[in-house]
Amino acid sequence: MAYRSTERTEARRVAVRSRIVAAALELIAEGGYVNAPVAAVADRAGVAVGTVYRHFPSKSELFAEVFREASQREVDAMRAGAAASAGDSAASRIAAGTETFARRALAGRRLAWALLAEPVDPAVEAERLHFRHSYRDVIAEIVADGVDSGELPDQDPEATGAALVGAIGEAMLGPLSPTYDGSFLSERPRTDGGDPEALIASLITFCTRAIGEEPSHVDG
Amino acid sequence: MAYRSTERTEARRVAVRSRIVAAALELIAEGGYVNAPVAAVADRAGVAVGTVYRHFPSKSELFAEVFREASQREVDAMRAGAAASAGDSAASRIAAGTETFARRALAGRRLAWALLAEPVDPAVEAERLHFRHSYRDVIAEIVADGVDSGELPDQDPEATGAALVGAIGEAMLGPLSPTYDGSFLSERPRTDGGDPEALIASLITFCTRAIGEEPSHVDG
DNA sequence: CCAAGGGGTGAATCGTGATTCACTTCTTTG
DNA sequence: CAAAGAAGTGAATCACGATTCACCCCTTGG
Repeated sequence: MAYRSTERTEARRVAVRSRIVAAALELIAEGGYVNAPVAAVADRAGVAVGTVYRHFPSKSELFAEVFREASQREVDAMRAGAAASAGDSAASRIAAGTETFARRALAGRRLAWALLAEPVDPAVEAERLHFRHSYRDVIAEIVADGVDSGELPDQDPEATGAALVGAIGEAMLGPLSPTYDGSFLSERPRTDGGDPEALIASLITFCTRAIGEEPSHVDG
Repeated sequence: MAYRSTERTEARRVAVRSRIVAAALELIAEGGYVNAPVAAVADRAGVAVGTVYRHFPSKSELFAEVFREASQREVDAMRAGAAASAGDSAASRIAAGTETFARRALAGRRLAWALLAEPVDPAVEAERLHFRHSYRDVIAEIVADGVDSGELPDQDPEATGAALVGAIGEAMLGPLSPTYDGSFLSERPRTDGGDPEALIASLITFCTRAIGEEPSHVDG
């Protein structure tokens, strides 16, 4: 024998791989899936197209991984947000999680939209579905606690969780959607929704009521 | 001059046009967007590919029209469902609309999924967004009534409407999604959700609570 | 230094459908 | 019937990206 991969080469390999993933994520965050053909990803990562294929069997696999990482980050953040209010009522934990989610989404709209709603190919869609379930579960767990402790009325926590995920996503869709009007993804300020604070407040009110708690503060 | 289009030819023209639209709708209802390349549509409609382009400037335009028609039908149905309980409380009107929507969706899953969530091209996505707004407005109107009459607590009807649209869509997504696992769109029975009646009941409970009304009956 | 294995490259190839268009067929009107 | 103006046809073309692969350049261990 004359060659065997060593620690150093392995490190380089890993580094290149993550450069590729990072490049893909950047491009998605900038302009969504359409903005990220393999050639562009390779370019951004500073490698040749072929190199991408040396690290990933297909574009789908690459993007599945990108989605997985990015979504996991969001789920973790939401869980952490909710956990920050650990001792509190289920309602405030849900509110905290929702708020975390919403703020992060608004801070990185393009990416949030890509993760939540942009049309993607089936393999990637599967990842998306998976993470929607994760969100649902984060919520369902809190709701289940609340029901057990008698704080919340009896209900199916999973159904409630799924519905809330949808509600939050849809409520954000307006503000998030890059004015999906068939034209390119423009950056122009939204004319609708308007105030993100009002939106978040409405959303929290909605979520609170939806789980069967009367919100303390009410928006108009 | 020697030729001018007459009533009869015009009628034929219209007939062909709607055959094409109908064919596209059928194909979508059977297997979604991917199942409907222009060639297949033409074939199903019994015309040549070129003919499709004589009636529509592009595939996008054709499918936008298809989506428009199909979605309008659904919105109308939902509105009608809600209107059936016209004199009743806002809560029961919302419940009626939700139930109508859900039952129709479950009856034509593929189509519902295509209309609600399947990845489509931008021009068609724009139509989808448009109709999501319509749904939202149907709900928002009822909520606004309820708020005005004092039946419902103060809230932003549009925000509530949007959130409910998302909630309903997401709750249905599991049952509707053709097991979007990267494989083809299989017909195999769903393993999750299970009982559609339970799902509908949960959904109605959720919607009722979300608008700030205590549901009369509760599911577990 | 050499041979053995990778890793990297990117132009060429492929696949998939949308779209075109030169030509044929049908209608209408003089 | 002839001319004029659609409407219909479908094979050929195009566009666009993903994917391949023959070839070059490192690194490793003897």
